[in-house]
Amino acid sequence: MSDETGSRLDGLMAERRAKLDALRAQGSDPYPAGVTVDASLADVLERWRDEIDPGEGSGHRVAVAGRLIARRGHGKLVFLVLAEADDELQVMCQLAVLGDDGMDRVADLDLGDWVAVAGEVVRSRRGELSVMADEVRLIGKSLRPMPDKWHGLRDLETRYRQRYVDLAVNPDARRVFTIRSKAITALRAELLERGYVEVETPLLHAQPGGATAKPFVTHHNALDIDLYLRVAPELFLKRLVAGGLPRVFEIGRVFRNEGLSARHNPEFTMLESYEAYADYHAVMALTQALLQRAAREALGTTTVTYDGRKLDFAGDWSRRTVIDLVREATNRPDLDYDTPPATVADIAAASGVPVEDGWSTGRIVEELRDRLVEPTLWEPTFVIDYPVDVSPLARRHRDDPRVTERFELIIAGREAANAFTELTDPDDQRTRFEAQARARAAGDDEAMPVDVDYLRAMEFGMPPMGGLGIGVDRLIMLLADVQTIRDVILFPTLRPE
RNA sequence: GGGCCGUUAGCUCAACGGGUAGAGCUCCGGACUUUUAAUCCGGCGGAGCGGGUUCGAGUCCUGCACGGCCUACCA
Repeated sequence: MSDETGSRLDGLMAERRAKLDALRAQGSDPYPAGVTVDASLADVLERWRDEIDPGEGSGHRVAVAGRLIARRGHGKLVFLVLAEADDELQVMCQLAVLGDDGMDRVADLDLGDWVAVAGEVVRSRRGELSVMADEVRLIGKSLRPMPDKWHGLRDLETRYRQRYVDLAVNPDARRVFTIRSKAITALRAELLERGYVEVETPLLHAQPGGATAKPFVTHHNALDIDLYLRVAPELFLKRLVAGGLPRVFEIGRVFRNEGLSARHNPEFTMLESYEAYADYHAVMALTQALLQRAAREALGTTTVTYDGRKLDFAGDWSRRTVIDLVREATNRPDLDYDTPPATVADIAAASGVPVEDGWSTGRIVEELRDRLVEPTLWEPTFVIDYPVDVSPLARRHRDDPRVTERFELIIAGREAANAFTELTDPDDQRTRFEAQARARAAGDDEAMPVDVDYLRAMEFGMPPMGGLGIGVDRLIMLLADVQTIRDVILFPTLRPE
């Protein structure tokens, strides 16, 4: 990390600052309040893409602006390149047009400066669409040297800390965040078209809930109470369904006070949706439609390459029960939820999966699923019917009380969505809350406390409903083919400099 | 949290068994009216921070800071 004391940097910045001071001394404002442009660079590139012969002019004058990213001087003719996101437009500056003063001002421009240009749209002899400038104006002086355009910026720490530089010089950074924007727009559009209402529920919770995770704690001064940054919007969204909104969703930030890694950022974006009368089969159909649309609209295809391997979102995704997958992975077709925990622990040991004393059969089966099954599933797969003991908010399966009507969508060996037929029975919910509360009292700071208001909402009556949660950042990782969550979050959490 | 690795010029990267640290791009000066990584000539500039060993440390030891990877918890 540069400590910014190098004499080279000081010198480079001093040169730029001297130009800034000289401009001010001449009464010219290097940071004007606004500038009139009549076209984006993309507009010009598109409008004249197939017109104007090399060496000819269009007769049309445009006013454009952008960041100066390249300069090629030829004495009495200087080529500039302006950039605006992914669009680049060449500007030609001729002594015969701009005069000595104008050429001097062009010479004083530095790479990174924001520049407004007006002039005729022309095509150079070599065929490059250009603006033959008759007016060049500095509209935002850059005082720091940009990384050179050819090598870009690779240092990861600088890319994350100084995302403004990363975005300015690395096309791939812009690509990822464009995909992100399009994918989220697609998810939202699909839900809205299906009649879902987008809502916003509290980020500040009086008690954590909706997921088993360690929360961030903060304090409200006027109320003099601790508040928790939400670990999930789930319980509030389900209150809304209880209140009579049949289809709701929220796309928003959640916060979990846990480790950082290539797949974990303390704040991340979650999509949650709830639909009255639906069960988890309906939610599977929704999930598939959402992801297929996100891929299509963000990438233009449902076939992507992830980590060098082909991944296809198209078609209907297979559905496999947890117990079947675990039976296959352990080669123990006799395994069932009635198998004694000690026996299941032996099976786990035989597969090299460590388990802890006191774990139930369901808990061990879940561990086996996580260790043995999940990493092997590459194409999108709905893994369904999770043990009830690892699913405190999911409804029991209508045909088997030992499991829940829950699914996780696994893609590329990782969880992409988690959903279930929601638990709507207040008595069952109270029992499960109490189990969580006991775990919490026993020292499990990820377990949820009893949420009496949520229970009250349930007691007023809830329709059957299907709920869905999608980790948006991880979805974007899949679509954009990046291996770390820091690459899909503009400003990932880092230790302060 | 644990283990391993990294930090050299504005950017991207080198070199060496401990002996005056190199290159490309950027930048500065000069030439050039059709370039597009323009070209040509000349030039400036550097070891994350702090200790120690040594005649001498970017190189060895050590503390700190930040980052990366693996691992643990998790989505």
